[in-house]
Amino acid sequence: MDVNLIAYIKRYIVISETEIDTFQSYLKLKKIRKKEFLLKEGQLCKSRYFILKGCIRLFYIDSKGNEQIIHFGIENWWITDYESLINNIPSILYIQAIEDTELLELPEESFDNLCNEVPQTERLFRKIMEKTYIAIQKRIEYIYSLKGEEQFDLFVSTSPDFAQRVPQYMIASYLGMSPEFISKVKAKKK
Amino acid sequence: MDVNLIAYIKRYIVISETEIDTFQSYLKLKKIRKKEFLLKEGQLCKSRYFILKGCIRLFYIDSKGNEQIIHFGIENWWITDYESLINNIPSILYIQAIEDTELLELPEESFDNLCNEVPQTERLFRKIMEKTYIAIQKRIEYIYSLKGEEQFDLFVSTSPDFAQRVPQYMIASYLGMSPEFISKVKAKKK
DNA sequence: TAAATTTCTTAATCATGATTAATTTTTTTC
DNA sequence: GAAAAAAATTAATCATGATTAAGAAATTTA
Repeated sequence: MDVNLIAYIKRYIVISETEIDTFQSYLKLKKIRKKEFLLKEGQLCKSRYFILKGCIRLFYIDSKGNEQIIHFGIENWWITDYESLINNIPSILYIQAIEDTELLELPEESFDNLCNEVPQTERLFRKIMEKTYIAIQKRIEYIYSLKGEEQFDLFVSTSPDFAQRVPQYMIASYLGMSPEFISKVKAKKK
Repeated sequence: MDVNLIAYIKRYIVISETEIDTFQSYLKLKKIRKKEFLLKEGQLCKSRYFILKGCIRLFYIDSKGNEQIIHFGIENWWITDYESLINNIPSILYIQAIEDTELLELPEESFDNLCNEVPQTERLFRKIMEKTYIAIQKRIEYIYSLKGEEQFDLFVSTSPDFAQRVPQYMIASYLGMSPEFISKVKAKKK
């Protein structure tokens, strides 16, 4: 298994070498090229994905036909559509590679087996979810407390490397702003 | 243990009567009156709470001194400040009763013991978190896709009973709007 | 039930940031 | 390296909803 994922797992739970092997046995390496999709609207999402390398966006098409980005995924993030995965309903989301991307795919059936064979898996994903929840709640705080310009500044100062990697219009979409507004904000700084 | 909680748990996991007793042994009934606090800014959050009866709000004070409501909690919801609880840092949040409220308190130390004694607890909370995550992600979708009036209409039509129970200015705060705007929207409907 | 407090409403003004449309710059593809 | 496509910029206009301020209504408390 990838060293990234092993290190990642060990930050959350205690796990033996044998159990790591079991974990590994359920993972499938998957490579997708820039602009390819992991999931499209209407499909059933059946896996969780761990990003080894690359960059992903998760978005939906809003009522005006615009792509609205919900969040990005980069190295060492799990990504999936929980609504489709958990409730077994067709997805309303698209999951697409922004760069050529390498992932480890954990199909939900495998996940269930893994949880039975390596029970700490439950704890691992419980803790990951808690951490993810903290992040998304913080995001809601920022949406309501900061004005557009401040949100953009925060994003750039928190993830300067990432702001470089992703087209500006996608950052605009993620932050719920128009690309024109981002341009205006940047122009003001000069 | 309260029948509400037993029914709730059984929706997520398989659990024996003995295990339910163990679960129960870690819970403390707690009653707080309207306007009392479960948590204040600066304190360490050390428990998870299951709401048996009543209504709770979780909010922070923003840079302008306004109370910004992050979310509400009602019957059959778990409520806590994950950031403080998980990272062991002082909270920036307030958790306050909107009505006289009955809760079951699960201190984090008890939670850890419970997870070891009844391992399905991990699964229970993993699943609760996944469900909660789906809800909060949907909320972000609505924030970005719907204009103020539509968000308010959706809130009222999705939880009409709840909209009755909570003062309008709190709903405004939760939706990130001014109370005056809610008044305007309501006036328009007549 | 009267007084006090809290909540809600109305209306005028103002700020933020969307929209539209045209142009420029950058990146990709052949 | 030229053509095509994608991304970013600029500026004018417009809409949404905040802010301010005052007053009315409802609820709570004494």
